[in-house]
Amino acid sequence: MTIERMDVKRLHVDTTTTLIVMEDEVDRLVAAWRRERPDLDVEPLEVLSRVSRLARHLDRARRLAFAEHQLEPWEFDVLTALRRAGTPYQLSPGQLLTQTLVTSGTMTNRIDRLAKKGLVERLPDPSDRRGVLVRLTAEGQDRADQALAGLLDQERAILAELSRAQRGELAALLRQLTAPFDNIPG
Amino acid sequence: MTIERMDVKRLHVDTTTTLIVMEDEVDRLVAAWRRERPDLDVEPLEVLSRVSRLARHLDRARRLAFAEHQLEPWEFDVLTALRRAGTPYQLSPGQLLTQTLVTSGTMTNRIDRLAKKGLVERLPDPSDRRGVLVRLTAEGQDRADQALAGLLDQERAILAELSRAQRGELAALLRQLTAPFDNIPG
DNA sequence: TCCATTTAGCTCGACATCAAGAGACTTGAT
DNA sequence: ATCAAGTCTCTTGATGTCGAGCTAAATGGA
Repeated sequence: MTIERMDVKRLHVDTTTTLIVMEDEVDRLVAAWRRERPDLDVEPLEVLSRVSRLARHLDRARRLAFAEHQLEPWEFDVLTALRRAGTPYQLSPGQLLTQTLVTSGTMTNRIDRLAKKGLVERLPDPSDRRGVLVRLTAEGQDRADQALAGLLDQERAILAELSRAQRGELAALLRQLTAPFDNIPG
Repeated sequence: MTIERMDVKRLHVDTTTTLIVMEDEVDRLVAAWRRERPDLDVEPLEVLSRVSRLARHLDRARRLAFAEHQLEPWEFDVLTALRRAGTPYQLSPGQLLTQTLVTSGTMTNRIDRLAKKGLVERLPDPSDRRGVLVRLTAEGQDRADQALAGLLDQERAILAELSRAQRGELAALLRQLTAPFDNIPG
């Protein structure tokens, strides 16, 4: 089989250099739009559709990685938020809301289920009798630490496609796009 | 207010050049992990957490853009899949499944609701009496076209942070990461 | 001190999704 | 012709999320 029979894309860098790269679904998506809507400039899709699709693939991959540690992605999110908080590994439900971007009803449900599994425990907040503190148990911390290590291994494998320099470049470009969202609260 | 008081990050490119860039949430996330787990190499998060977070921001932004055309994101997905198919803008529910990556129960529900809104119609498949064809109505096509134009405007604004060359670079780097998922079916 | 306002976390009903499986029809082998 | 296996769509039941509203407690001004 020659490379001609694969899904490839030829990038004409200059008159003598042609880079042959693998096509992806977004190349096909963009090609379809250019055929159906030649009047529109669909260039933005080249970047942002790839971001969305890659995120979907990552979600699936992460779900698999976490499954090896009997954790759902949402469980990982909550446990690691507590883990990152540092000793004594406790946050209020309200702080967990803002970190995980879910609503309060959802967080109550999540804490209930994590407490039932013995990964977190609810404590009364000594300084505010309305309040509750959610604390990571020893087992919760172990599970979070193990799942994080597994996740990083998997992500390293995905990123092996790129050189160290390319990863740095990619991170910097993405930071330019995310910074406005993160700093000017949307 | 000086730049010192903002959330910034200093990248020491060489001994005489220091690039000052805006920090984002991932910088803070990575810093927290390095503090709590100095034993781990968390470099992969610099790229992949940014991808996931940016995708989340994009989802929210898209939801807003579509709302101006009274469309939900899922409605846009289905309508544009039909729109990209070209004349006569019809696909089977099965084809729609594979394009939108939802289950058949979900797709039945979506087609029901779109049909009730008059944006698509169900037709019997003339070549297979088990089958159904879903066809875009004239109004469905208009709404899809308008929503796409709105989406592209919004995405262009987000990408204005980058130069044309940077956008090309970013697209190429992302393609390298997505191609394995898209070509070696996961 | 009193009372209105704000804040914290929880409850509950509505809703979209998924997974499993049923029913209708087609395909291909004998 | 017949029948088993495969395909296509829809139905059903369980689950997780959201969002509105509730109660209890803290806050702050008159």
